Amino acid sequence: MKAVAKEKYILTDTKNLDIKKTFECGQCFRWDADNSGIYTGVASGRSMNIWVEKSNVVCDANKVDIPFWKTYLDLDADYASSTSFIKNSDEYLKLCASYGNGIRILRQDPWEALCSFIISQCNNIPRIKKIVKTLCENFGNNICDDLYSFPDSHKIASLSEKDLSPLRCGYRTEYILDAARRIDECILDFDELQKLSDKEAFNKIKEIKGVGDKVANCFMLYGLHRMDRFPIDTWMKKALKAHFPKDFDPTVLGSNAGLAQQYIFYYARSNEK
DNA sequence: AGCCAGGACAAGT
DNA sequence: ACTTGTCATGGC
Repeated sequence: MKAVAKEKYILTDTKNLDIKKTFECGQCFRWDADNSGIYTGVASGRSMNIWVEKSNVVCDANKVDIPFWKTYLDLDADYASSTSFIKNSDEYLKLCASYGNGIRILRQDPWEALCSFIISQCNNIPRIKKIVKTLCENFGNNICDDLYSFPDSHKIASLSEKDLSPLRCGYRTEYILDAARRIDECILDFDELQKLSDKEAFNKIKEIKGVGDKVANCFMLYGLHRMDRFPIDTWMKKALKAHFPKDFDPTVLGSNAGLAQQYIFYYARSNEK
């Protein structure tokens, strides 16, 4: 049972926004729907319910937070032209892009994205969500009802492996702590990363213990909104092997690579079990 | 029950 | 430069 909105706001510029696909395509781990399709989520210490009503996307966020959520949902970006570019580049991509139309690459909090994708390695999505939820409930701040913020890096950096044992996230624990410590000690700084070239940023990020190519790319795409990144996981490997030439180079997709990757991942996971 | 999950890493070819 | 074993845990 969710506390339903006292006040609701109709979001504008949502022509290419499908909230179900956006929240369930695998890019984020903190949005859940109730049985009527109302999604509840938390980002950067704020929460809202969001749903579809008469072809409008409606939410009950605090009024002052509406600009934040519009940015979070990436509503200012032109997805029509990106999607059209992707569809025109390859037959299989056309299929994936049609299927995934409405997905937006969220502008997530960098630390949350980094930490979440460290947890994601060699793990399944239901368990990733469970671990992230436990992390927030144990170490985040209560926002309202049973909703908690994602604990900041300073908070995590103050903890020990033993403190994190309730997460049951195994060998990933020390990776989370190393990432938190690097942020907290300013060895790694998100603003500085954004000033670096792709290659420089990529290598800097991989200095974190337990962060390899895949997690680094996920963090760059979902946490830093570097839209040309193209993370390759087990699903992407299968899809690439089955539908692309061996020497396929995602850089031909330019700044559309990240979105294309998300379309492929979502299609493959939904249809190519 | 057993395989596998949005991997990383060291060690061995 | 590729292949393999190992890591911790639980979803299906």
